[in-house]
Amino acid sequence: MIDIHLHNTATRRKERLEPLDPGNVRMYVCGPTVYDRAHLGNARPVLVFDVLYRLLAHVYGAEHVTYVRNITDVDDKINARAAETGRPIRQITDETVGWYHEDMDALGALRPTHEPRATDWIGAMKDMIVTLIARGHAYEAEGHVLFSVDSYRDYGALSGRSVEDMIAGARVEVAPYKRDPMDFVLWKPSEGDQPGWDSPWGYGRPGWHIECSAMSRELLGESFDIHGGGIDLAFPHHENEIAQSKCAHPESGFASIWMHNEMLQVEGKKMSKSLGNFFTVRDLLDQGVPGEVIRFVMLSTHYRKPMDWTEKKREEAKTVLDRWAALVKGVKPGAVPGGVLAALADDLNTAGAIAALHEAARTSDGPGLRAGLDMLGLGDLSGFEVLKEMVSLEDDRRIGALLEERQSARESRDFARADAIRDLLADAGVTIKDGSAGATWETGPDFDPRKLEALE
RNA sequence: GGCGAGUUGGCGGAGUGGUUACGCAGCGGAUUGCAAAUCCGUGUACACCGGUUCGAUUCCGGUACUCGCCUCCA
Repeated sequence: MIDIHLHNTATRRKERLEPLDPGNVRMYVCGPTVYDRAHLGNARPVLVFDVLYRLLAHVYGAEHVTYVRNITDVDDKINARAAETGRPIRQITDETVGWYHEDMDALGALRPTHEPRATDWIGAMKDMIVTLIARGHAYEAEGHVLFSVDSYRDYGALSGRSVEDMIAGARVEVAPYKRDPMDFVLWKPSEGDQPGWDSPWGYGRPGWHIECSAMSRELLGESFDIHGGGIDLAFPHHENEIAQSKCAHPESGFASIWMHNEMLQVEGKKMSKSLGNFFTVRDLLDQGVPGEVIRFVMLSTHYRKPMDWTEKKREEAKTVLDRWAALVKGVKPGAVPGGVLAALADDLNTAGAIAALHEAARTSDGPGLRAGLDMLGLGDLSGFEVLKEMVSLEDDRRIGALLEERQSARESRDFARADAIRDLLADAGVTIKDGSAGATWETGPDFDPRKLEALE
């Protein structure tokens, strides 16, 4: 069995993964808050941990890995969306969960073993809060329950910050009911249209951090192997999770290894609405960018480095995958190339794994390339043919007729006519490839059936 | 201000104490009526300044610059 080494944010070094129970390797990753379409940045942790999930399944056996990714369906952003649109919260969250699955499926991400929705686990959260109060780590104030940061000595260990630094850097106003500025909410009161549940502290709803502590315990136990998420979550979210879980279960280790992916940028800048470079996964897919291309670009950068999404990378990925698709067409997967596994086992070096795939392609190792692609979740690249399959029979006939006309023009050496037809097809988004067995064609993202129709 | 990441050839990007990464683009060639596609060939780079060393892009220290988190936004 190969050793997997992963970088642990908590210790800032690579550590050998030693599962608490090799018969059940357990991983928890923070999932989406469901109020809108997932943007490209949201896709990065999904893809990074999907590759890790595949690697764990490969090494330990699929039935020996449990992967939990939560869905946050109680949150003020959701409430705000409901207020804006006048739609019921449940309708919004259900719809968004559907979109999320649709988009992440398109990127080739496997569904986790469990995808708990926060609202299904309110009871577990309340139980944990009761425990924290009983142990003296939380207190009630004006309908709120707050975690007392002062009661947990190691607070700040994950992100390497001292509580003093945090207070100095904080620019938020402190709610008057907090005993200490750093204390965070475990439970807060609800009113009006806000979602709420009865509790020992009145009608209210849970804070964000407690949900991950409660659901990870319910589905994975008090101690498990890997906890993942974006680096932006390290503080305060994960710091708070650690405080809650370790204080509620003082004997537990909680997560052994903490993994964080770096952020995503677009053309060298942070993706933001104000810069006009904000877009969703769905936007890209609708533009005809295959999910495999998005995935390939994402995985070509190591997860602990900032990832820069650029048009150029997108085009380059398409070029490479087009070639690989031809190499693995109809090929059954063989053994995963050693270079691919070695790279992935070394802190999920996906860029190194891709380098090993290039090696397989260069040596025309189709089965190895195919298996390596599977390992990275890129499959057989058959998605690249979807565009062609979408061409109607009618359009197929039109293209075929034009190709025949061009062929006869070529045979009679009327090259002006032949080239004119090629140009017309190119304009409609159809590329001709001449081969020894005659001409073939393929469509690109700019395929436009209306232009084709106009040619008749 | 606090914390952290990074800086490799035109671009992307792996890796290493001393030997060609690789990919894309480009260039040359084959092929083609011309293209496209394909195939062959072609690339000595590792921010700066010190230190360790027989020797550093690769280890150590510092400098500069870039980026991110700390704040509703992943």
